[in-house]
Amino acid sequence: MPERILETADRLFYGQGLRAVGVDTIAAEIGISKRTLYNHFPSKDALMVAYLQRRLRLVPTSTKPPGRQILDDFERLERAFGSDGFRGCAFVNAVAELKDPRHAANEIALAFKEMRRQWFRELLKRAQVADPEGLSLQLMLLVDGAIAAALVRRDPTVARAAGTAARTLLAAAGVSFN
Amino acid sequence: MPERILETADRLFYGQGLRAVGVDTIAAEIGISKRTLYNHFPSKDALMVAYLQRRLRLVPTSTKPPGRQILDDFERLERAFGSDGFRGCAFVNAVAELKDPRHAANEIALAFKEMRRQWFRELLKRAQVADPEGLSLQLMLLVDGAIAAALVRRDPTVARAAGTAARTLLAAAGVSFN
DNA sequence: CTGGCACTACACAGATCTGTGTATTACCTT
DNA sequence: AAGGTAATACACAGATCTGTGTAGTGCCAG
Repeated sequence: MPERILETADRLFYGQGLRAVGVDTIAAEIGISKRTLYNHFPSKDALMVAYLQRRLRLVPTSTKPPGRQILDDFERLERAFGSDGFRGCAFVNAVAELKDPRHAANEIALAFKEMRRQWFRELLKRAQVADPEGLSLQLMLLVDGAIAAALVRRDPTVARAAGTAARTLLAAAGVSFN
Repeated sequence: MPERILETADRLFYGQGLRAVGVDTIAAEIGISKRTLYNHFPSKDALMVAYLQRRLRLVPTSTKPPGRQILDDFERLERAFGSDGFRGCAFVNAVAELKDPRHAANEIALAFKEMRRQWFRELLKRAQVADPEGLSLQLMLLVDGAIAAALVRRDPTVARAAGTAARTLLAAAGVSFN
């Protein structure tokens, strides 16, 4: 049952924003009483945190060469941008919406971005680039920039521009793609 | 008086989010009655739109060579990220917070991003790069990515990583920096 | 069959929010 | 001095929100 709550909370929170969705709405959407919802989560705030926490679990794995894996990742981005219901990065949106800089959402958002960056970094180390630290951050900027641009422009193809830029940066660092 | 309202609305809306700030709060902050505020703006929604509209007016001008101007721009970013009260991109945040995709905020956000991109594009044309269309978009991705990263990581120095990436992309396109 | 558990229905408190209505006061221009 | 403009104070309607309290219902294990 907590999972069903989280599924619905995810859809509504991500699709409409944290403050825009009330607990009544969530409970009604599932078809449970508000009391039941509060028996599983002590507060709306806790539900929001659990919603973000649930979005942490996912990092792709593959055996292709690093350069190829990274470019593939940008192609995955384009599909994500095109899927209906796309509304930008859930973590960035949450941080932007919650004014308190000490809110737990900040840690979770940071952890997510750090996870993704680490994935890049390991691949870059394997590709023996000179500065995996710096380059992994640069790739993250392209990813997050593409997400913001796709949200504002409502155009999934910005992912392609991000992929092209990534290719340039990787090539300049001596990475090959096959 | 409308300007004083907009100044305060800007500070509060940008600093805490659109939904997080009520018109009572804005009026109280200025020290005017809510009635006065509603005599200048017909609704909170109109005030939000005016707040975003007011943020449209600003594009830097300079006589330095294009490559240098662009790199300078990324240094300006770092200063902006470090200024207290930095809370990401007002336009992206607004789009993320307003679920309605037909809200006027979307057009304004798009116009802003398009303005900034055009500034890049003109500089790149002047630098005679092969694809100013594509490269200007790539630079925009770095800017927006840096904004998101600076917000989540609470670290202004990500602007430097963006600047480094921009330098690589520009160099690969044959742009010089002096 | 019975006890316990989870859920439901529903009302409610208390806060907050947008927007309006109204009567009054300060100020500036003529 | 008079009149109009704009601001004020303040109450209020009506909606929405989070969170709680309470009494009752269905179900499953022992």
